[in-house]
Amino acid sequence: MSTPKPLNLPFDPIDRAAQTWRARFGPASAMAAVTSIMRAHQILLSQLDSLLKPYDLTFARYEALVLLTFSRTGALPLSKIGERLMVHPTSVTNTVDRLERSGLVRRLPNPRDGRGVLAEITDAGRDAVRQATDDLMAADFGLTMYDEDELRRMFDQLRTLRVAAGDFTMRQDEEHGGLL
Amino acid sequence: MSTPKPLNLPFDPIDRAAQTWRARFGPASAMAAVTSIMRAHQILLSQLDSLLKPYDLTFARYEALVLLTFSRTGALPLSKIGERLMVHPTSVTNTVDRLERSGLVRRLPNPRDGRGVLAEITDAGRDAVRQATDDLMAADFGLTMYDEDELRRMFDQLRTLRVAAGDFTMRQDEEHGGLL
DNA sequence: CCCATTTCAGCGCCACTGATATCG
DNA sequence: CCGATATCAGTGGCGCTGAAATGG
Repeated sequence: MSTPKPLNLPFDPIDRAAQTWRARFGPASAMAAVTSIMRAHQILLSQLDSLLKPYDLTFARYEALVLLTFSRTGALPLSKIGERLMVHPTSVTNTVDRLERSGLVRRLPNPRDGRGVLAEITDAGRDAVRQATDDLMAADFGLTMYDEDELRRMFDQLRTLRVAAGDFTMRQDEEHGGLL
Repeated sequence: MSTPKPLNLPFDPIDRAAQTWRARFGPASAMAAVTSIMRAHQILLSQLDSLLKPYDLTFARYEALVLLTFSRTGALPLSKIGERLMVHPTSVTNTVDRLERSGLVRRLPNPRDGRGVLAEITDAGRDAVRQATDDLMAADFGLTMYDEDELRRMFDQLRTLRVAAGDFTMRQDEEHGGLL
């Protein structure tokens, strides 16, 4: 199953709501856009999670594992993981708990900070990432219906939102897609 | 607080991940787009929920209430609510439970189907929708950084995904934004 | 009899709050 | 002593599954 349910309505429920909204409250484009993002999120998460289920991974856990493979030593402080993945400290603890239970990660004391803990990816973890990544790329992360240009535009467009939300401050050389 | 936390990183974490990804696995645009949608969802949901909190509403509950105000009689079968909002039957029950506890909705037996239940919006519910809608529109649903054209493009772009996921089948007159 | 509608119990996931132990 | 790191307990939201009651 790729999506939760192919509802197959004879009309677009968001478009219909937007039309009523417009007649009732006025401009509906923001409401339609927000609702679309919500639905897109749900569709994609559902597809990705079902692709990842065989590896006992969720998308959040997969992201954490990938981040670890990207580090030189295969280990990172939990605080760093939280910063990069933009998730709450308690959520990091929970994610690492789950990965550790699955044997994909192990906890180590941080040699450079007695308070800290490192999450280190295991061999099993590297295998899981490799296979899961193959599957995800084969499915184009659920975005097969878009070409490169459209994906880039989507990224650029949403970056405006992320900047406005204060996620980060734009540097000069990132202003038009960076290396993307 | 409009967003969970203004992290204010000196770099774009998604763009950075995409660069590493590209060097390691190849094309990263799908991964970057998916991650951006995930983050956009999180940002928007957080903003909307904090706008709605004063009314004891979440975005999901707000959507259900709005749907009821859009119906002629202010009442709809739970099954219809689930269909329009694209949510699971048990989630509808839960949403209506919560709205009923807050006095914004009441349950009625469906006169035209002994199995069915109607959710009917109360006067308090109509007040809550009115005020919450004012607040949401004043905040442009968290999308103040986009103009009308950009919002429309976003909607159109994401509709491609929703169609591909089988949410609905496109009609001729909806192919270029309908009444949006 | 099968099917639709709704509810309930239960589970997993995620976000968050508040409190705590530990260490810099 | 203050602040950072991580954990733990607990809450709420949401999305499901499986089972059941009721009625078309």
